[in-house]
Amino acid sequence: MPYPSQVDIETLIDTARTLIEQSGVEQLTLQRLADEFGIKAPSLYKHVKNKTTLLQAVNTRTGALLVNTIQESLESASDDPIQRLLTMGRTYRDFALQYPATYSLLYGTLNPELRLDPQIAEALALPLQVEMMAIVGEANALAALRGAWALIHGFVMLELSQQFQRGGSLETVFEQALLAYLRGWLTPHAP
Amino acid sequence: MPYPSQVDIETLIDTARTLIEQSGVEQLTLQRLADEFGIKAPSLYKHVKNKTTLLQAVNTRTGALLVNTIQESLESASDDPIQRLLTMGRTYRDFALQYPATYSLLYGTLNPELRLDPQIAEALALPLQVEMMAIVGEANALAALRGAWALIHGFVMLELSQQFQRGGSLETVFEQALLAYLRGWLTPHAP
DNA sequence: CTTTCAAAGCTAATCGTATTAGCTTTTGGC
DNA sequence: GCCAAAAGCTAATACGATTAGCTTTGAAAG
Repeated sequence: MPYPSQVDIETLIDTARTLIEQSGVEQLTLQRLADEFGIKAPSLYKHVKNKTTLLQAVNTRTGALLVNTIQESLESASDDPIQRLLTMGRTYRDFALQYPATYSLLYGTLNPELRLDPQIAEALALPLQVEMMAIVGEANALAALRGAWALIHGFVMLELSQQFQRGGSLETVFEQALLAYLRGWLTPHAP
Repeated sequence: MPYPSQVDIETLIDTARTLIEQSGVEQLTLQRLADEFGIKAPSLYKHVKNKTTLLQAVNTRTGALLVNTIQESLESASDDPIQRLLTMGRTYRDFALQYPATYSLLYGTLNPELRLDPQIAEALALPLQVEMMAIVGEANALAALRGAWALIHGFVMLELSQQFQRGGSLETVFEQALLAYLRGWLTPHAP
């Protein structure tokens, strides 16, 4: 191997994530990123194709982290599907609140280039789907899953963009809403 | 009045919205916008402070449009609060699907500068709140409202960013989910 | 030990975009 | 006809992404 690399690709992505969380995506410039490694901006091109693929990688990393975090949270959770779903919801929300900038980068843009890797999306949906199946049955699982994801994601996005102006414990509201949603699927309804 | 203006501020904002819908926000450049009016980019600064305030104005316009659209849809709606809520949800979703780029600009960024004018947010929440009050009562109205908004907004954002990979009628799923959510609030539950 | 060569850096340059400064043109009201 | 201010324009600056082409380093081959 020639010339000892100052840059490890994993570290590069993590550093990018950190910078994004510190000052927002708009503030992430290749110059600033390069500074963190004591190199010049153009040298970064030896490690990534361009800024877009870097952000893609950041999204993949964030998604993988989220999947792991949720899986871990389930290990210590009860057996009750509803409790497990609540746990996932709480963990999801906590994650988004902990990494607001990278979380919203995950879904905030319509740019197809930044779209979350379908495989990660799949892995994200899976545990949710398992419990949904147990709660509402196979026929409704996909629909119920999508709605739950929408509720959770939407809540978190509105919370992050400070759209819940009128105060109150958002944590409580979040659980109330999620529980109401699940209750709704358990209540008799037309097919 | 001096020098016949080529630019009317309302038209400017609408043109910006159109360009954003046509090619995405990233593609909206002051140069391209100026071209639409047959003037040079720097001349735009006679009409707007900078690009950020322009985008702010775009958001305000989009928000106002959304509020109007929802209000109009309610005029021909039934008296049943649940039906009215469903109508609002459908209208909201249709609006977002019709103006995907500007809709996601509304909430897609964490940038406080682009945050939706609280007054518009208020006007948006009001009709939803009225029906919620009728459905779940005053004590729960705020929580139920927030959850409904989260569900609707989240669904639309996931749909726009193509996260619902597995097909099926999203329109149906959307209504199922919203109905389930409302049903949940109507079902007995702990305070 | 020397040579070789590819990876990883660097500098210089290009291009696109936002924004500012300062000049010019137009025209309603005098 | 004159003039002030609005609306345009050109030129210039700054910054960020990206490319081209040169240089350095160090492991491995001889």
